[in-house]
Amino acid sequence: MSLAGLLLAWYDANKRELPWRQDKDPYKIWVSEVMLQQTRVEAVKAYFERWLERFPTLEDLAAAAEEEVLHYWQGLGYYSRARNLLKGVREVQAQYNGRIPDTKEKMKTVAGVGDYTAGAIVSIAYNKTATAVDGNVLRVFSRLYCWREDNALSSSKRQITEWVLQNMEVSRPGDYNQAIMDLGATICIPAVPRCSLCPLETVCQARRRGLEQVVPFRRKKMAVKTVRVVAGIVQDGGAFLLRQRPAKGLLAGMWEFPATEIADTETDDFGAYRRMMAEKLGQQVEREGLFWQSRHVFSHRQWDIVFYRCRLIKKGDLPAGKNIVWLEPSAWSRLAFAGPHRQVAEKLEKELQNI
DNA sequence: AATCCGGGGGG
DNA sequence: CCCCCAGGATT
Repeated sequence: MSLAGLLLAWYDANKRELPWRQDKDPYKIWVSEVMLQQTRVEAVKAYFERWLERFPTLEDLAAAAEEEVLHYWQGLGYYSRARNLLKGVREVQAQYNGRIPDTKEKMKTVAGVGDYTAGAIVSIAYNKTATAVDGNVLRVFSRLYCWREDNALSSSKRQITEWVLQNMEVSRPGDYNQAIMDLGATICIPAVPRCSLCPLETVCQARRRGLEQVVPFRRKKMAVKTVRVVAGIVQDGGAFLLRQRPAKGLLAGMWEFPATEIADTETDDFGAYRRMMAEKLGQQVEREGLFWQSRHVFSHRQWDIVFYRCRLIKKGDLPAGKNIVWLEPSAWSRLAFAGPHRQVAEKLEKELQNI
């Protein structure tokens, strides 16, 4: 039997039941594919269900405000995905009258849709012969062909895409693509693959050579920079001071308690914070006590963050613009909080309810 | 080609 | 703890 035959027979018996596999609505496929970018299936499920309750159709999403869209994405990470999805959906609404294109070439021109996502959408929703090469597919095929070069290289991706296409079952392109992903997620996993359960064990060249734990070749990991951050919880009556992060960069556009990065060598962390509050935000604050501290790890950076509860000595005028506001907890629900600030906001809300 | 962009859970 | 995940945009 052909590679695709073995694969699809396995898939038919073992495919995962997932919320976005209930039908082939291209809008739902699109949403799921964007959520799944660099994000595990288990983490996506609940977000996907909530999303579809609020934005059941492409038209509903296209009409939504970005702020609300971000709120429904809060906690999933890579927030540009949400912004680009909204942008892309609006493009399709405007340029294609709300009908999602059925060719990979057209889909790739839409915001937030790259080679992988375009291929996944048209193969799954429209049964078009198109490759969708993600991390799973790279791993599975680099093992099948015992490819000994770094999969991060564009040359590796080009070669593997060619193999994926050569072996494609053209009668079921969507299932073929998803079958490889399911195999990669459950059997052909990164460190120690479960080869004895694999339908492709007999045709896998890495397995034949005993190299299934060596392939794919792993690239060196990047250094993670540690940054100290001080944040303050400043209250005036029932309102707390909140600030929106810049529109570009880390956690773009997300809300947080006013915070500042401080040097490793700084011994008086609150002193640095007090100065920042006075100079940049025009507020005089004093430390009341430690509220919370935590370590937040990003892919390329690490925050060691301390939240101090502050007393407002003298309330000043806030800098012009809408990026910093006094806001009561009842109005927080529509905001998207940045990383660890979300946990602190939830703790504060809980604390206030108990009083 | 290299870097940036989050968060979470598997192993 | 380490790894890396149904990647895309930007430079």
